[in-house]
Amino acid sequence: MLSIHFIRQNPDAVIQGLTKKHVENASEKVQQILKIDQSYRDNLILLEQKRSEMNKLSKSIGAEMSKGNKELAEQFKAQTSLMKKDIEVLEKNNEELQNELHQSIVALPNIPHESVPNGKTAEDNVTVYENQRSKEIFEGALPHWDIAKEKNMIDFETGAKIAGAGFPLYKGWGAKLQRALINFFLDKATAAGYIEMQPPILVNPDSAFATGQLPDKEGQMYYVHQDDFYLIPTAEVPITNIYRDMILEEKDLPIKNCGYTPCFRREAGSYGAHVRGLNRLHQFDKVEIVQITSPDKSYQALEEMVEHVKELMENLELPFRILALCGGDMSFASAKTYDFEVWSAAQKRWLEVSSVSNFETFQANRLKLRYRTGDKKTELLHTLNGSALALPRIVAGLLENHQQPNGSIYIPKALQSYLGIDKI
RNA sequence: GGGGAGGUGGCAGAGUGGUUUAAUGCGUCGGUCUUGAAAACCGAAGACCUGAAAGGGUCCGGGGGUUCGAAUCCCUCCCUCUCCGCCA
Repeated sequence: MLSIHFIRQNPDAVIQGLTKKHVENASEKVQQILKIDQSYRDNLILLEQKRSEMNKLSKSIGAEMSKGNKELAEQFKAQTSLMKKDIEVLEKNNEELQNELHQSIVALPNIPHESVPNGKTAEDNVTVYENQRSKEIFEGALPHWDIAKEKNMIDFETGAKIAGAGFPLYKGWGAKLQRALINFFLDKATAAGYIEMQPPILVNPDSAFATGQLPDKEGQMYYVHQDDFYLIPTAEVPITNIYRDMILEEKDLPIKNCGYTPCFRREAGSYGAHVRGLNRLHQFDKVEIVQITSPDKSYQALEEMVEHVKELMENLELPFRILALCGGDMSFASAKTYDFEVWSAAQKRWLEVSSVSNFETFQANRLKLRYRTGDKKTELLHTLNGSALALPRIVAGLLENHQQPNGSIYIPKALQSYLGIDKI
C-alpha cells in the first residue's frame, strides 16, 4: 500500500500515477483520503492532550495515596472519572477515522514508475525485445495437448478425475521433464546468487495481505476454511513474507532468494479455447526469484532479473519476446513489470511465461520491511520478484517449438543432462 | 487430540496494581587509555504515531475486559517448549 506520508506530501504525483493506471476518479479518491487524514490527525491531537492530562493526574493519585492524603486522592479520582468519558469518545472517533483511512488507502493500487508506457490494455504494452529464433514450423505440426497425449506425457482427463479440470497428471517423460526444468531453473538461480528456500505453501491471512493478494485477489486463492489458510498463488507470498516485520542492516542487502513451489489459482471465470491444455491451470509449478534492495538499487535489480530470465529462455532455445507492461495492464501492487512471452508455434500466439516486477515500497509498507540507513534512520525497502520460470507454458513451448517432422521432440542442450536424453 | 510450562528490548533474563522513565548481564555504538588492538573504565542507544519545534501519545504475543491507574488481575485467541496419544 502507498504510505500516507507519501500521499500527503505528493498528492499530485499520486493522482497522476493512479490516472496512468486507469483508476477511476483518482483525484476525488486522493482528496477524500487527505480529508480523512486531516480529521484523523485533528482528532488525534485532542485525544493525546486528554491522555496526557489524565496520565499526570493518575500518577498524582498514587503519589498522594502514598503520602496519606486520602481526601485529595479521592478528589482526583472523581476528576479522572470525568476525563475518562471524554477520552472514550475521542478514542472511538480515532478508531473509526483510522479504519476509514486504512480502508481507502488499501484500496489504492501502486503507482507506476515514470518509465512505464502509457496505455490501458494489453494492446498498449511495448515490446522491448524479441529474439531471432524462427517462429515458423513445419506443415502438420501439432498443438502441445496432442503431442502430450501422443507421447503419454500429460493426462488431462485423469487429472480431472482425481481433482478437476486444470489439474493435470504428468506421466513418464512428462513428469521427468517437470523435475528437470525445476532443477535446471533452481541451479541457474543458485548460480546467479539466489539462496534457495523451500517455504510453506499454505499461508495465513497476514502473509496474504502483506504481499497484496488480500484484499485485492481474495477470490483467486483457494482457502482452507477450517484452519484459515490460503493456498499460495505464487512462491512470492511465502518467500517475501520471510522478511515481514524486519529491520535489516544495509550490509545484508540485497537479499536474493529463489524457491520452487506448486502454485494454486482458482482462475474463476476464465473459460474457452485459450485455456486448453497447459495454457491455464489451477495447479502449476514455478520457480520464483525474489530480491529485496535499498530504494536506489531496485531498478538496477529489476534489469538484472530480466537478464536472468532472458538467459533461461535462450538456454531453452525458444522464440520469445519481452514486453514492458503499460500502466493499465500492470498488476495492483506493481510499479513496473516486464512480461516474458513464448511463441506457441501451433497455436500461433504468444503465451506469458514470466512476469518480473518491482513493487518499490508497496509491499514493504504492508510487510513493515525496513532497513537502517547510514544515519541510523529506518526506511522502507524495495521488493521485487519474477518467475524464473513458470513451467506449464514453457512445456507447451518446448513441445510445440521443438517437435520434429519425424514425431520426436528435441530436448535443448541445457536440459539434456537433467533429462538424460536428447529427444523424446 | 489430551496434560503441563511459558511468550518482557538484538539476545538472555528480573519484574504479581501506583515515579517502570522496564532492573541486571551479554552483545552493539561512541569516548578515555594505547603506536594499534584487547582489557579496564566512562557514556550512549528501541519501534511506531503526532507535532514547525519543545514536547506529547502508543507499544511487555494478538484482541477484549476490570481499574482513576495494568507487563502485573480476568476472558479469549495465537504461538513456542515439553510429556502422552496418533503418525509420514
